[in-house]
This record gives sequence, C-alpha cells and structure tokens, in this order.
Amino acid sequence: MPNRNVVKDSKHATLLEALAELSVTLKPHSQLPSERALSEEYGVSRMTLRRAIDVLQTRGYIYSVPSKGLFVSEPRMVRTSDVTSLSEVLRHRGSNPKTKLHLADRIHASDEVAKALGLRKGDWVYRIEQSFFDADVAMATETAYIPTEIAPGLLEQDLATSLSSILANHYEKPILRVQYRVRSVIPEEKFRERLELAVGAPTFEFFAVGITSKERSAFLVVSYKRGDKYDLNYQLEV
Amino acid sequence: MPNRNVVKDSKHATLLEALAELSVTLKPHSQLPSERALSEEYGVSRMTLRRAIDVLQTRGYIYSVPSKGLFVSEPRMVRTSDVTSLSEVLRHRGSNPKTKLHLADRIHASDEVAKALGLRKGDWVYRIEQSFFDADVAMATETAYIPTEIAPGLLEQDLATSLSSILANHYEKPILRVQYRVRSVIPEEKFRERLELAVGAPTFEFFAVGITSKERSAFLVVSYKRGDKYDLNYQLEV
DNA sequence: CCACTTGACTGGTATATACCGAGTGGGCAC
DNA sequence: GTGCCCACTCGGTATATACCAGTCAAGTGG
Repeated sequence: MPNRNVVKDSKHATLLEALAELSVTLKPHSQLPSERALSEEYGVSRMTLRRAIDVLQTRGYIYSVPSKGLFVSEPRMVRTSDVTSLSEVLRHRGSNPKTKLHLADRIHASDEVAKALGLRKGDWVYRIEQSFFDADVAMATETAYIPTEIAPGLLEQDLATSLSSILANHYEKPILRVQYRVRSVIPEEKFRERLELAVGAPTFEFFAVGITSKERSAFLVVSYKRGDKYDLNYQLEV
Repeated sequence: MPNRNVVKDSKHATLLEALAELSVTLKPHSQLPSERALSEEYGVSRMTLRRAIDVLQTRGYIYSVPSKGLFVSEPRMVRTSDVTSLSEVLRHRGSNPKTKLHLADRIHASDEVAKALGLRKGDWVYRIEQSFFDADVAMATETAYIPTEIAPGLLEQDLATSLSSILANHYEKPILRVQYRVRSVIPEEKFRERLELAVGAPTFEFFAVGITSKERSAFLVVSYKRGDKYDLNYQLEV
C-alpha cells in the first residue's frame, strides 16, 4: 500500500493506489483480472492502466507472465522502494508501529546539506530527527532537512504525518519525485545506538532528495535502516 | 553506456542504447534535443521515444524539467542499476578494467540456489566465481549459478563476455528482466579478502535473478560490491 | 524604455487503435 | 477416445493524436 499521501492527481497515480490496494488483498500468486478488463473497470485506456502496472511491477508488487496474465508477488519484508520520508512506518504492515521524535529545530545548513538542497552554506533549514519502530524494534532512524524558506512554521505542524503530505497540503509544494542515493555503511555511533545495533553492524544509508514541480529541492532526508531488516528490491527491464 | 549486450530487439530497447550513448558523450547538465525532435530523428513515435527516456531517467542518466527540456545528469561513480552480471566491468568508464576468474565448475544446487532458480535441491548447476578490478582496485566479486540444463557446455564459452549475451547468443535464452534483492552486509571472509577490504567493512550484497521470456530463471548471481565504491541511485516517481 | 500580451515551444498525460506471438480450451475429424 | 487445429485471450509493442500547463522570447502598446 504505497503512497498513502497522494501528491499528483494524474489518473495513473490514482490507479497505482487502487491497484496496490487490490493486490495486497489477494493471495500471492493469485491472478489479477486482465489488463483489458482492469482498464474497463477503472474507466481508463489500457495504455494508462499499463503505466500503473509497470510501476507496480518494478516495485515488486505484481509480476506478469506474457500470454497468461498478471499475478500478485510473494510478499516481502519491506519494499524499500516505497520509502519516501517521515512516518514511513505507516506503510509497514507490521504490528505496533511507533515513532520517536528526537529533535526538531532550526540550524544553519552544512556544506553537504546546502549542496543537496541547492542552498548556500549557512542558510536556515529545519532539522527533524526521528526513529521508527515496528513491534518495538527500531527499524530506521532519519534526519530530515527542509529549507525554512520553503516551509515557514513547519515545526508547528504535526510531524507524525508524512513530510510529503505536509508540503503538499500546507505549503502547496507537492513532491513530484524523489531522487535516492543508497550506500552500505557502518553508521556513526549516534545512529547505531538508536537502532539498537551491535558495533560494526551494517546499515543502508539513504540520501533522499524530494523535488517539487518547480524542480526545487524541498527536502533532504538522510536515513539509516538496519541491514538485517531491510531488503531493497527492484527489477530491471533489459 | 548500459547494456552493451542487447537482448531484446524492441525499438525502445534499441533507442535506449542509442540515447545512453548520446548522453554520455555530452557534458553534464547540457540539454538534449526535445522529445519531438528525437522521435523524428530516430524515426519512432514520441510515445516510444518516451519509454526509452523514462528508463534512462530512472537509471539516472538524464533528468527532465517540465516545460524546459531533457538534460544530462551529473556523472556518478557507478550506476549500480546497470549491473546485470559477469563482466560488468566493461561498463565502467574507469581505467584499466580487469577480470579475475576464481573458479568455474559444476556443482549440486544448494537449497538457496535451487529455490532462487526454481530447481530441486541437488540439481546440477554451473558455478562461476569472478572478481572485477578497476585501475587495479577490486571493485566487486561475484558468484554466478546457471542450471546446466539451460546452458550445456557453458564453461567452454568465453566467460569474459557477459552472461546475458552468452545466454542470448549461444543458447537462445534471452534475458528479459532481472530481479534484484540488495542487502547491506558484512561479507564472509572469502569475499572480504577478494575485495581487499578491512575486517568489518560493509558491502552491498546483490542477489540478481535473470528471467527469460518463458518466465524461467536462467541465472542467479550473488555479488558483493564495496560499500565505499558503489552508490546505488534511483528515482521514484510519486 | 518598460510592461504586457502572444505564441511557439517544452515535457506530461491520456486515449483509441492496431498488430504480434504465445498460451489455452473447445470442438471437430479421424 | 485421441489428437489436432482453430479461435480467443493474454501481455507486449508501437503509432497517431490530442490537450494541458509551464517557459520564454519576440513583438507590441503605452
């Protein structure tokens, strides 16, 4: 169930939600209606339907067998490709999801942050540090940076909701796409402790930059996810 | 310059090559011709052209700015999303790429390998272990498993070329897509040594399963890539 | 000379249509 | 009854067409 926070109102984005919802209600390897049937059911052309199907395929929710049909994929632990930022935990199917807010303040952008956000060093940015738990196990910890100029008063918002939806609903800065860089690293001490990891345990380090319709960088989220809890799945067409 | 080993002969796959080639010859942030111009130049419809563009965007080669145009992305170290298997080093732009063949033999499939390839435990599979060097630095090491039934006599082929192209050209088993699982792990000793890494250094562990047109799993490649050398980049449309 | 409108672009989205090759099941011939 | 073949369906590919919203520069009116 990806993207609870819809940002674009295009038909295929809406479809994406509906189809994702549909696919998680079905048993793995069960067959979906045919493309032609689905396109009729949802009142869109088959091409539009296929755009949504393509995304679901690359995200690993469904798979297709030519000449046979569409099928629901085997469920996986966490589909990292869904992750946008803040309250990603809402998307977990696991039990007892929790969030812990470590801090929320306003700081001067470091070199690295400024570069990622297209700012000058020293410009004001909000900083929000959170951790995410699933069944009382720390799953991820992240630091979000948002230019104050883009979202004045951000810290007064409900930070438990998704950053994307706050930006879309309160600041009219919908996020059109997110650019990721992923590394395999040993986290620094602060993050290691938050994740309750042993010394030397590997994690995924995510740099996620959210980009608005005006091609501006609206947030940078640096997150660490436990290497033993997360799989990153994707598919490459040749 | 992805996919030197073309496997599908669809127009948008051909386009993909041509456009990738084009984009690497241009300077970062320089503008490409418009979609309409490109589609005319290559003699395809704009929709077909866009399919190729979409792939290049998600692979991070180019980016688009609505109402303005298409632009070449900033070069990155290695675009992991290109990686298929065997001789990936050919795709590096770096200097002095080398390959070292550790072993090539035939073994009984373990539980894990059998499951990934859709075989029964104990079925014969070829195993090929290789490492890849760039400027004499070990970049990645990988183990490929291929059912003997699919590619009899595989070990007599030139293993320095890509596995995908061998399967396509000598066995008529073109790979249509590759399914990946990526983890952040500390590698076992054998692989750590091959990568010339310090004890406890993190790596990416890739499980890549190549799938043929008949929806059969044709290979499993388990590879370890140095966490300090590889970035994984991707983009998520919302 | 500046401000404003206009129009020719851009990429993004959506539709209708057509054909291909591969799987599948029903019905017919033997 | 068995086996073959044909018709139908499936996803995959490709095309032509249309409209939208945003950019940007050239031209125009004050």
